[in-house]
This record gives sequence, structure tokens and C-alpha cells, in this order.
Amino acid sequence: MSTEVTRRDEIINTATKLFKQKGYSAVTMRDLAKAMGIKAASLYNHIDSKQDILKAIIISIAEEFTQGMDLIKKSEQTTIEKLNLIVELHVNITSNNACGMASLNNDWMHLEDQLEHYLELRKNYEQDFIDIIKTGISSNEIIKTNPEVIMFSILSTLRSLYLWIPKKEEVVIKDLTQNLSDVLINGINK
Amino acid sequence: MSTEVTRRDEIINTATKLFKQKGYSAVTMRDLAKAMGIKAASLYNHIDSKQDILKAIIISIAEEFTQGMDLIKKSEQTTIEKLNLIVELHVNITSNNACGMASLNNDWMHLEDQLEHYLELRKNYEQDFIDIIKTGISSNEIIKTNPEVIMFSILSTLRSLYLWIPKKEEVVIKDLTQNLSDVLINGINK
DNA sequence: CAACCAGACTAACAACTGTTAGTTTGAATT
DNA sequence: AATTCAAACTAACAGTTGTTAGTCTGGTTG
Repeated sequence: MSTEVTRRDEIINTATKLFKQKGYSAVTMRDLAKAMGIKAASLYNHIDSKQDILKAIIISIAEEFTQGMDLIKKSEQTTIEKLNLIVELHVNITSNNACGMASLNNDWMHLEDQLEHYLELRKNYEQDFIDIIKTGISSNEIIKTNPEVIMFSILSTLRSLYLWIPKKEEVVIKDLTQNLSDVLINGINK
Repeated sequence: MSTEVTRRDEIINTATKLFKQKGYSAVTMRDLAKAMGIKAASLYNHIDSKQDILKAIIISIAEEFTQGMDLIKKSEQTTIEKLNLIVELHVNITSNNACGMASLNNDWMHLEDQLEHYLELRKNYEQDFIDIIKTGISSNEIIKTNPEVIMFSILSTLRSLYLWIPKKEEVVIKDLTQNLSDVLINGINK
């Protein structure tokens, strides 16, 4: 079934938590093995390499973002509504995999074969984001400010969610999307 | 004189750049030596240890923030004005030492002796920040939203400046403070 | 000119790194 | 009861890690 959790998945989940705490480079295969309660060599019955783990963590999330953005891009919504959907996309992905987001943000540069692929996905995501903002400025929905500043500001906050969401209870996360959209879009000035 | 650049400073500056690119753990003393055009062992004529370098990078910046916040806290200004000053503080420190900010953000957990000290400084900084926001809500200057969400949102953007500022020209940075304050405080909704 | 010394060097260390090869185990299947 | 096999193990590897000890060099100072 699709809900089956393999030993490989357990290893990747454990690695994800360790990578969040210390970063990819500072986590050794022996650290990971100890956290799993086995010896380092045993890990290799389930994974190809340390790099294999990083790839599994990062690429799947990056593709999730691409997929989400594609839907938003194509949807017939106002710019403000699209921005709300982007906030929601980040909150959802991050609350499902906060530790994975840490690797995505901090360890992408340690990707080897897949580095180029990752950079391509990120570049396209940011381009789509900027296009949405530019459309919003043209249609007079958004203040006429440098679109890069706007994207940078919103995206920085959304990319940092992984640091913050684990400290919140389940219920609060439901409110978070609305709360964040408010602050990011309408500002805090009264 | 105070403007003298010692060999130690050169090493720390070079290390700072490398740490930004790959993170503290992934940079070896041999990498650093090669970037300096010398052998690894020669580094130890100028520094005590690898950890010594990290300490020098992070603690000085963290204390700069503490100092800046102390001034803002004590100043007799409106909340909005204080928030503008915080934005300015981050832009100034980051544009002077963008690479150091990368270590501050990403490698603080690799501090050993100084970890506790760093965490104390950060805790106090965030407490001061939250207090300013709470005062602004009480005095009706700021919308009544969760102060943590507001701080988190602003601080995430300011902490990510190091990724962004190096891509901008000198002149643009002067505008950046105003631009960012606008977006963060007044929002983007028209 | 002799003495000094900052700052480079070579050589080496013990510990740690990711990974491989080959072996054992114990539960499920025939 | 015999076979199979996933998944653990031990042992070892070649290379890398931060760091130390001791040495050489070339310019400055007495």
C-alpha cells in the first residue's frame, strides 16, 4: 500500500531531523546509525550513499513546490488571492515536513548530481512568483514597489517558517495562514 | 592604528567568505589555507583553532546587534520609528559584513564554549524586539495581531538580507532601508 | 655584521570520514 | 525440517580531518 513506511523511509526521516540540527556536513553516517540504533555499515542495506539521502530529502520537496506553483499560476484568481495561495502552499508543505525544509534551505549547496536540477526548479519558482507580483502591480492591486523587494520580503518569511512552525500547536497552524497573509500583504501599520 | 589589517584579520575574512559558501563544517583548514595561498599548518601562527575563527566571526556581530538594540530601546521614539531603526540596523550591519551574517544565521550551532553566550544575546534581542511591538499594539500604532507573528515576519526578512544585499549596487542599498520599511510596515496591498 | 623573529614551511599524529566485503541471524516460506 | 532472504553484524580500507612539533627563510633591528 501507499502508506507503508519502509526502513529506508525511517532512515531518511531520522537523517532529516539530524540534518536540521547540525547540517548535512556535520552529521556522520555513524551519527545517523546511532540514532537508528544500528551500525553505520547497516545503513547501506537501505540507501546508496549519504548523498542519496540528501537528494531524497530535497528534490521531493522542491518538486512539491513546483507542482503547487503550477496550479496557482494557472488558476483564475486575483493577484492577492494568488499570494494567499502561495502562503498556504508554504504553510502546508512546511507543517508536513519542517525538518526537510531546513535541508532545502541550508544544505542544497551540498547536492552533487542534482544541484543543477534543484537550481533550475528554484529559478523557475522565483520567476513565476515575480510574474505574479508584476501582474498585480500592473492591475493596480499591489503598490508600485520593486517586485524583487516584495518577493524577497515575502519569500524570506515563508522560507523561515520551518524554524517557527514546530513551536506552534496543531490548531494554531490553521490560523497561521490567515495571520501571515494579513501581516505580509496588509502590513502592520494601523 | 585602528585601521591596521592583521594577517589574522585576513584569515578571518577569507574564512567568512568560505563559510558563507559551504558552511562551517564543510570548510576544512586546508581549504582555508589554499584560499590564503599558504599551507594549513601556517594558519596556526595566527589563530588558535578553527573554532576560534567561528567565534571571532559570530560573537562580534551578535554584540553589534545587542549594542544597536540598546540604543533603539532607550531612544524616545514612536514604535513605527523604532521599527524603522531596527530595519536600518540590520541593513547597515549586513551591508558591512554580508558573509559574516551567513555564519551568524547558519553556523551558530557549531559554537562550542560561546554557544550559551550567543543564545543569551539572541534571546535578549528578540525579547527587546517583542517588547517594542507590544508597546506599539498597546499605543494603537500597530494592528492587534500576535506579536510573535509580527516579529517573526520582520526578523525573517531582515535575517535573510545577507543573501540579497551582495547582489545590489552600493547606491541601491541606501534606498533599501526605506523600501523595506515600507513593505514590512505598510504592506503591499493598495 | 650579528641577532632576532614573524611567518612561512615539512612531516607527522591520532582520530574520524564514507564506504565495501563478507558473515551471521532469525523469522517467514516451502 | 530445509531453504530463503532481508537486515543486522564485524572488520577493514583509503582518504581526510584538525592540530602539533620542529625547521627554514628573509627582512628588520641592535
